[in-house]
Amino acid sequence: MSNSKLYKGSLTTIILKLLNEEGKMYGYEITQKVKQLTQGELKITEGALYPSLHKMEADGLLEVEVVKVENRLRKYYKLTENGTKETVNKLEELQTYIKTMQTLMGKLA
Amino acid sequence: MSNSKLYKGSLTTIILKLLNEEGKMYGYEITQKVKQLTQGELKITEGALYPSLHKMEADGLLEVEVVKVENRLRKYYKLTENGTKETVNKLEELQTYIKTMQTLMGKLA
DNA sequence: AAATAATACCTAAGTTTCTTAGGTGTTGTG
DNA sequence: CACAACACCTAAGAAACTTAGGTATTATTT
Repeated sequence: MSNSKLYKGSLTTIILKLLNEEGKMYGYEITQKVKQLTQGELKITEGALYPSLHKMEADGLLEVEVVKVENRLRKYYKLTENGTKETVNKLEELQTYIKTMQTLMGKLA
Repeated sequence: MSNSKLYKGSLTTIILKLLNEEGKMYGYEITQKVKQLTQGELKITEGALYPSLHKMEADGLLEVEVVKVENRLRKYYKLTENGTKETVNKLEELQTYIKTMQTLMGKLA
């Protein structure tokens, strides 16, 4: 228990932002990177991650390159052109949401 | 369209915070208050609100008082003791979430 | 040497929490 | 008199998670 729940809707934003910065990443790497960056505060479960990646690929936001490293498969994802555009949108959306919530919480403080 | 989507999970927090500040409110009043406080940025739909209120009541966070005003029903909700405790938890959870997301977004800026 | 953890992928069932799209009835406004 | 505003409601569907598995390889621990 205890790992603070993902606010539904934010996983896509996290993936987009990470790929935007890192260029390309594979699934497992994303889970580790998020854990590391947030000091364990946020844990992306694989059950959430993989279906998300597949959907984002189907939506044309990501493209895949399969690579074999030490007899292990890795599916590297990177942003498509549309994916890059969507990254901007999602980041704006998140900032707006945070500002709105802080307004709501603050105005009543 | 256009009203920025509620990040799933935050409606309960909003309701708790409002009731914590205002003492008691009825459903319709909550939708109007949120619209006003956020300058129309956030619109709580009744389809989301009423089921939430009912669930929170069933969970023992809220209690109801039905009042007839000008031949119209109003169901005033207020926090129970557990509701007040849960308000603290939810607010902390939100602050943590915001901080975590800003860390994630910022560290990669 | 065997068991376990870590790496790396995956899916299916269930839950929660919204959105969408209605419905009822009263009161105020153009 | 129609329509908006007030005030409540529900049901069906979608979205996005959690939980709980599964496969297979490699590294570590006992």
